Amino acid sequence: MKPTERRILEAAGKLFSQRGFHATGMRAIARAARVSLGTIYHHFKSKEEMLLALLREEYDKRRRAIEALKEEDLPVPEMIRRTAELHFRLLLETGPSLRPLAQGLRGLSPQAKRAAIAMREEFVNYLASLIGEGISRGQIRRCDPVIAAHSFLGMVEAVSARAMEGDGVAVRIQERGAVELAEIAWRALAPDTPQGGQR
Amino acid sequence: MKPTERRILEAAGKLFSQRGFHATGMRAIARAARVSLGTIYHHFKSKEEMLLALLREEYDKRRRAIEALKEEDLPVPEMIRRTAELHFRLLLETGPSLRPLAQGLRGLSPQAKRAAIAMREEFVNYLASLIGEGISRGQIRRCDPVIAAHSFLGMVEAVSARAMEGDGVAVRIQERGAVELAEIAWRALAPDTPQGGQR
DNA sequence: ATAATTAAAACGAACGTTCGATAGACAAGG
DNA sequence: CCTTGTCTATCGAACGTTCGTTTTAATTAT
Repeated sequence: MKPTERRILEAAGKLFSQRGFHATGMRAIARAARVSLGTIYHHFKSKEEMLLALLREEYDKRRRAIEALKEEDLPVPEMIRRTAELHFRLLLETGPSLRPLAQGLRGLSPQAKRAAIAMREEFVNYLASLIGEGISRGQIRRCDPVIAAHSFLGMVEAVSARAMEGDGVAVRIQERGAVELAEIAWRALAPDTPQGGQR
Repeated sequence: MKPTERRILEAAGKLFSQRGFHATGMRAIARAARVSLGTIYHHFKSKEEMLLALLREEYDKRRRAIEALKEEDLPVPEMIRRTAELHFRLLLETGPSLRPLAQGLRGLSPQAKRAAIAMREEFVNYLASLIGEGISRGQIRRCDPVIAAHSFLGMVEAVSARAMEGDGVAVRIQERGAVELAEIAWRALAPDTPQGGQR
């Protein structure tokens, strides 16, 4: 990807996550990327295409990281913990986070919305299969894997969203968030008979 | 509140939650409420004021319900369970749910944004104080109450959001969501020494 | 040459909002 | 009973702005 495209995409991602997709204008993106309006349209077909490119990047980042995690062949509960930390840290690091991006879904063109939802679903289903796997191995308690996966993502994203406000509470959450979330996720999914036991 | 205002507010709430705040135009609201543009502005100062009125209504609804729950003087873990179910069911019932509304925050005027965030914070802090109370009574494990509260809301809202899609998965989540969420919340917050024990 | 970038103008559409006109309700004064 | 005035509700045209996008011509880099 060319440096100009990178700069444009980064500026767009930052603005989308700060102000929301619909509240961000192409002129603001151009200004932030220090590029003209024409240049943006030289590289991207539309504003929606930029959003989808950003979503794709973020999901790919997580998919790669989780698959690397899978290589380590950890027990499933530990995978859950690490995935919580991973998702949380990525949300904090990358300005253009998934959460504000996904918020802009409503009001998109039907096909763009479908594409964005499909990406999200793919991610959720991957987590759900991970959880289902853990259940059949007895490493996770019996529960609805899809609901558990949505709960998992929802809580991580809500906490990270709060951590991105500018106040003092946000700072504490940035420090404590990952470990607290991992703890919550672990306890919520741990089997009744503690074979992997506490911690 | 006059019937016309009710109709306008209901239409606005439904559209905001379906398409998002920024993607919903005043003309669409007028059309859905079967009134003219002028009538809307006769009753409401601005589009933002409508959003804030809706948010206030929804938060009030929850505050009243939770305070009624508090009257019963249940053990805190049971309160957590019930609150999860309550929030989840309210999100499903009311078209104009808090989640899509809160999504529209970005891009609002500074004062409107401040007001909306303050409402959300008040709700979160109430839950956090509930959790803190439970900790000091030994009914909830030691954890960060604010992070736990955000996690709690985030997961309920994420699951309910998925439950509002139109497909078959959504139907199952509508049926199972409340009990699964209550289970997750309870396990995530239960103390290590099971005095209230399982269930 | 070919591609990348620029500034600027323009497009139609949609945006949130304002405004003047109209209609009905209700009461007061004749 | 009729008028007159005042109030509120409702309408729909119109305002000015901004939107995403396209286009054009000129300039710079590869």
